[in-house]
Amino acid sequence: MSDAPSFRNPTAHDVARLAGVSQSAVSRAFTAGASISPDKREKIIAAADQLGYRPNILARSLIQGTSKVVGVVFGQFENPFFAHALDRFAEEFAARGLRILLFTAKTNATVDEQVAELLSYKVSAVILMAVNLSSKLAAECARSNIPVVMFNRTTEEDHAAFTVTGDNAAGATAIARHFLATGRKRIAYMAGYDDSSTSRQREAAFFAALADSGLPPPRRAIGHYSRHGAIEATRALFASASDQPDALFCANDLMAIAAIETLRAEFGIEPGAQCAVAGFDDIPMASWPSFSLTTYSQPVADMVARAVAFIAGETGEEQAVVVPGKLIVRNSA
Amino acid sequence: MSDAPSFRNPTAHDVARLAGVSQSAVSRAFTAGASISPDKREKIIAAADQLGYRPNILARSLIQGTSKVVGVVFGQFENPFFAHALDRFAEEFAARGLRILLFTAKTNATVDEQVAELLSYKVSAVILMAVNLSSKLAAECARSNIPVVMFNRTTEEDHAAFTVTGDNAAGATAIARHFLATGRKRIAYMAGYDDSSTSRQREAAFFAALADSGLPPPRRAIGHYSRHGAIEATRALFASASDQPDALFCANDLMAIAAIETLRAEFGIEPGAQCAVAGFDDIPMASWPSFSLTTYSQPVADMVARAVAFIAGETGEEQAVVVPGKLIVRNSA
DNA sequence: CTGTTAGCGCGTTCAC
DNA sequence: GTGAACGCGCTAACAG
Repeated sequence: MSDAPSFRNPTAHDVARLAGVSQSAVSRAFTAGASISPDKREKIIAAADQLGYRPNILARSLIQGTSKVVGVVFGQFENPFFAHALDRFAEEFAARGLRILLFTAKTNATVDEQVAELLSYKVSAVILMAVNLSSKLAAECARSNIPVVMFNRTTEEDHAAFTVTGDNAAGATAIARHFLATGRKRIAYMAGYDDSSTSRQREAAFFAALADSGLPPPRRAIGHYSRHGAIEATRALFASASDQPDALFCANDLMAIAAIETLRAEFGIEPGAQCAVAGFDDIPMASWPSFSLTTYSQPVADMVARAVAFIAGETGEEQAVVVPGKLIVRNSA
Repeated sequence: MSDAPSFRNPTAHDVARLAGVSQSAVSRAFTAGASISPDKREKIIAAADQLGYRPNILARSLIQGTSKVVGVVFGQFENPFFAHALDRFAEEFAARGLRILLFTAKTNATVDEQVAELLSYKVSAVILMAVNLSSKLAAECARSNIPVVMFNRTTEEDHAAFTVTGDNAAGATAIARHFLATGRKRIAYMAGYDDSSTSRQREAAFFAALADSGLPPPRRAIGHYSRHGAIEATRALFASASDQPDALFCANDLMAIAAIETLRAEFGIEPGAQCAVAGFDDIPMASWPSFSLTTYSQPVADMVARAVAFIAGETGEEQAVVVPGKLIVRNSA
């Protein structure tokens, strides 16, 4: 395989020679809206087909200084919410002729490296899903005129990025009120990460709504937005048999579902009556009969559409879009 | 945003001027293993930092005729098996300095388009996850010396692609034997797609093993590898109250889990005793207490590692790798 | 509408 | 070890 006959792909020159035209004519034949006569175009296309020619997108991008590629940095593969969002992005982008260059980052530290490399690829935009970018790199992107979208995260710094999130405050408040309205007293909260704006915003609004009703601050554990972490957090919260919560709000559905299963399997608690469990996102799984999870929805399709609109420059001056969701009451709370 | 001051990114020339060296020296400073004196390299790096210079990967790839990018065409976002595999690919690639250009294809027809475009990007390999490629495009890839990997699919055509799959035949046979050993008589099969090699291979081995024991061919329905399709297929298979199956083998775990929930919610059947349900893949969800799904495992990490090894040229002449899994017996069967 | 010309930014000879 | 010169494949600006 190493010393194959070093096949050279046909270039526009080759096609031009075969079709008896100039190389730039070939270029025009492959450029939508270029001025070229139909018959000449046909002849060129025929010659190209014969040779198996395809324009080299790298060369094109080099000239134009930008590629039809969007860099996506992805954090959480475990959470179906983001898988779904990635799917939606792929579809929206495909419709606009954009491609996805995918990076994954397990830690925030690597995000900067990834984005730095994305700049080398002259991507036309960067999307950060569930990860944070340093302001230094945000500035670099701005300097190169590359729009940056933070998906499901916000940032304190102005103009560092366009952010699109669900309505964390409204959602957490709705969950709190629902708990209160159904007479819950010993309420607990399971956070994602402490450095996740999403988790912090949900927590702040949740705590505030409870405090408004004179309740003490909830018990609290950190589930790291993962199933494994959520199981451990549930164990910690319910360890004391004499003082178990009667309601649990988890910062996302993935953790809430893990909590439900742990309560059933390890504590003999059937979520709903004895202890209410609520999540956030309304991932498809939340509606599965095994979980029937009460949650606050984040409309993925809308959120993605807003992000794509921004990238496409179809948006005004707004920097932070909050897409409203709604409380979905099911059997778990 | 449209008429920003049209910022030009610094080039190697700019750095060279600032550092008082030639442009090729700059190139060498950024090329691992190039011969350049340490102090000169330092000076260049300093100048580059000051200017915020990063090599333009597009230009580099244009010269070298290949980019450190692997094209991935992705079919099924709904199935966590593939999400997990994509995650593993991302990690393995990152370790080798490879990037992922992601395409999605809902239909087989679009796969050809996607791959054709990947060729324009001069990708160094193509990975097809759960989709089929026409032999025409496979040939084009071969002509351009671009290795093609079909992940979890096989092809009849020789040398069209490197394929890596789980052990469909052994797995389906193991499930069949397990059903037989536990006294099941009225056995049903839920296929994925009829044009999926994976589904066909599992079906063939499953039917053969049952036939060996003198059982009639199972009842059969098509679940389209989706939750929705699996729910409908389950309804169809269990519609006649007088003749319900006592065992159901689904072509993947995602469908098996949907079947389990449908049996519980709509037919009052608790999988395990009255009716056995088995899947294929051993996705993480299969082990969740709500499902406790009996299944045959496909070791994602191994499969991905084999695929990556092939791309990296660390593999011999083999064209079709079958990675063995094992029967995982849980409560559902 | 068409061909000619001049680069895009960088890696890679090739002399020194 | 270093710089000059060339060219990767293509688009864009220009003249006809």
